Amino acid sequence: MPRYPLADADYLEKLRDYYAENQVLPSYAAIGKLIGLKSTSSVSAFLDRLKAEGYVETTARRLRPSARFFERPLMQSHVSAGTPNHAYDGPPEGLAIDAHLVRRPSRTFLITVKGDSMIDAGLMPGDTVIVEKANTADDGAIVVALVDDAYTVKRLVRENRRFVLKPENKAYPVLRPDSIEIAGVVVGSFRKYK
Amino acid sequence: MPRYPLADADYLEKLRDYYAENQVLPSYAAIGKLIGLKSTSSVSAFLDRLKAEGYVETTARRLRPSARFFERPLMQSHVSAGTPNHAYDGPPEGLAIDAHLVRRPSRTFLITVKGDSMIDAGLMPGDTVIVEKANTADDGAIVVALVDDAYTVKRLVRENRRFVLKPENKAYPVLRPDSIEIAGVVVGSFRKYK
DNA sequence: TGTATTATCGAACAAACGTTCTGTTATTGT
DNA sequence: ACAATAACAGAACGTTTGTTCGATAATACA
Repeated sequence: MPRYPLADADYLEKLRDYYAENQVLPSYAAIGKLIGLKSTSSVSAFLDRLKAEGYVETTARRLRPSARFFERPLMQSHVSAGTPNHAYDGPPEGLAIDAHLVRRPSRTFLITVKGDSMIDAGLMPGDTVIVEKANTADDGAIVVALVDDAYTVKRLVRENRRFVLKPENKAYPVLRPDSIEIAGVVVGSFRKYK
Repeated sequence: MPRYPLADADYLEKLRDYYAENQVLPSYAAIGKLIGLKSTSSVSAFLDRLKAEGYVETTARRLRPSARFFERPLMQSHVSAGTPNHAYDGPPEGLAIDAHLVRRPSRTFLITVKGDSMIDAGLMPGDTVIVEKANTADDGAIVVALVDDAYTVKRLVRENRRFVLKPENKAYPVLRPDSIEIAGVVVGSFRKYK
């Protein structure tokens, strides 16, 4: 009876699903069970192929996903959707949004945006902003600063020889405190509807 | 000479950073080296404490991060920051971004926003929108619809007896196609700076 | 101060790990 | 149809894994 082995691409998909669900890659034996190979040597050969193509790698004797492992078809709006199925057979379960937005967990915290002072920068009331702790920031960066004993999200802008905190809403005045204490730099934001 | 062992919280931060960088948790021996414990039995004890608090777990003999591992401290802006060092106020509320934004991974996909037609709703060009597949949507929901063979993000609005697609930007016209094919409902969005 | 408690080390251990080799079965090319 | 190639199974292997136990050092408590 002829067997029609799944292609490596299918194996890879199963691995991705597993990782999305468990945040860990299985052992060679478990990979074999997962994708239908009975010998760890076959798994080893398969993983060698994946390594060669840059999907996984071995660091310090541990198998880990590398960059290409997380590549996923991302749809673009205003792009032809002629191919009927591209929309729906996209990425496997589990979207690594967190990993995308958070680089250094230990230096990262979140702040909920209050008010509409940054609305022209696309930050609406209730949005959550991802902040990396820092004492300094570049000109033009959106920062979290300590003003009057409260955290506030504003754009840091150089004005002549000093820095000021500029709201992104013409209805609000530019803040020119004597000194600016920066709590962190905004590296991302997210919003949940409903 | 007295030693002041780092608290488990600090160990945990190091583990989180390691995971963010490597997408893998280290072996017990490597964890020891990472956080400064010389014996794997100490590491085992430390991990037992983390397991008890729900940060990690062991499935199929493999250590894996669990839900709390991905929680980030959440603060509120415009809230007094009088207490100089919130490190000691106990951890602030934690929020796991992925779990917060994605409820049903298998029905969820992402679309990059092109253009500024939804800018008054706080969706800027380049933002990524989180979409839950659906064929129908409520009046007022932001949806992804198929118009002229292309995906577009617009607000679904009832107009008399029919539905129309309304941009959130006065410079754009309301779309009134004969029939509207909805691909999904926008349940969230995120943005990465720089 | 003395006594419990906790954290850590060091060492021993069985189980599991991934690698490698050899032989077999499918698949491909001519 | 036959030979060459690729994929896989199976077994043997040295290494590393995480667990466990007893001993020691640090801390907390009375």
